[in-house]
Amino acid sequence: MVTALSSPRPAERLLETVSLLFPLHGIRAVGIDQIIAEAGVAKASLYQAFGSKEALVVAYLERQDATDRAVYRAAVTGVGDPVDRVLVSFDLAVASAQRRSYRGCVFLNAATEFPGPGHPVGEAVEAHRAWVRARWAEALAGRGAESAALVDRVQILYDGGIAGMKAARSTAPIALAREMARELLSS
Amino acid sequence: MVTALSSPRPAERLLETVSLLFPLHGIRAVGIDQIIAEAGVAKASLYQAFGSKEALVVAYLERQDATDRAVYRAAVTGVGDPVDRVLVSFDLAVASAQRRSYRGCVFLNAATEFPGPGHPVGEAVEAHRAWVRARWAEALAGRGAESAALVDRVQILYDGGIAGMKAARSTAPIALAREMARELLSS
DNA sequence: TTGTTCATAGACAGATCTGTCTATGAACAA
DNA sequence: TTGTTCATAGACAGATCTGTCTATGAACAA
Repeated sequence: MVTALSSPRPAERLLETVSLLFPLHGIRAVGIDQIIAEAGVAKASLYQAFGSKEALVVAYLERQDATDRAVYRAAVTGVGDPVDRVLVSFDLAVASAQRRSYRGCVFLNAATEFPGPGHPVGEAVEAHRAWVRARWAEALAGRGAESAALVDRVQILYDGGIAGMKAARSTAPIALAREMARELLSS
Repeated sequence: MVTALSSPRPAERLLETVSLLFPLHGIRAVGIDQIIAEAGVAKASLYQAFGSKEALVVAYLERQDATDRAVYRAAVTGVGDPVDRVLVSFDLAVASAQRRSYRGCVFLNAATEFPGPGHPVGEAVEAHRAWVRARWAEALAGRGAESAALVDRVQILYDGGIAGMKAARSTAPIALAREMARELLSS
């Protein structure tokens, strides 16, 4: 058992478990039997709750998406400055990476293992990225015509910071990306 | 058969084949039987040449690394301006992405599927990234003390452009990253 | 022509993977 | 107490995966 699980409900225990196992080993590298053993859940409960491993993967991404949104909402509350609101995303990426031992972006990782356009995994990835961009666009709406271009640039920095963090197993790249975003938006 | 293979040698045919299949479907998603069928090679030849699937994966990364180095060397020949020499990397990323239908960075993808520090796949990834950084450092050596920091920033932009290209299945992000790198280095 | 080297086709073994099903028990409401 | 719901343990089926091995043939040098 990697860690103590908080929920008594099998579905939630499974989602907590794969949130640890998938980033650590890769999605396809982790079998059903390992998942249920670590979660302490019967195999029938997994198939009762999700129906298939692929559906479990999609649920895992949707749960991550929901968590990210809630965490962002909480973190951004009371932050009035538009630039700071954007930079919150970078700060949250640092915290999240440390929790998951620098395994990069959960969504891009899933897209790597389940490529192919139209795939439900790809759609979950797209939904998350669209939401992130929408938050930045919201924060930067005051820049008028310039704001869309700024969102594009912030995304380059954000994605680059996370990719570098993964490769280097260090928070330095995301910290640098944050600084570059700050400079970009302060000008 | 995805495409006509040029080499008659089994090892080379296998490497050409997985260079197409791995980015397209993911490494773990492609089985040995599919590889040898597409390559038109006997299974014994695969194990004779590489010994295991994992060794084939490492050889695939090393071949990609060698190809990238040769292509970069050729592309940079005669380019005198330091900034342009750095930007060549971005231009090559565009071309390479189009060939592989926007599947992102071969090395980061492999690191996603074979995580874990010390793993031979991870070492191949690290070697490639170090080489790329060394080329940029070389080009920017004239900036003196500033050059190391510039390399770090270029890497953020480069990684971000490639990640965005993969997610959006478009060259727009890498083109934007190139422009941001140009602005960074022109200041 | 003969012998050697290289590659092939594909059977086979053994492990592992996903998903189903059965029998059983725990929790709990009425 | 009784009946229902939910979950468990784990056998099982069938597919698939990696890796080995055997028998065979093609290419080619001497």
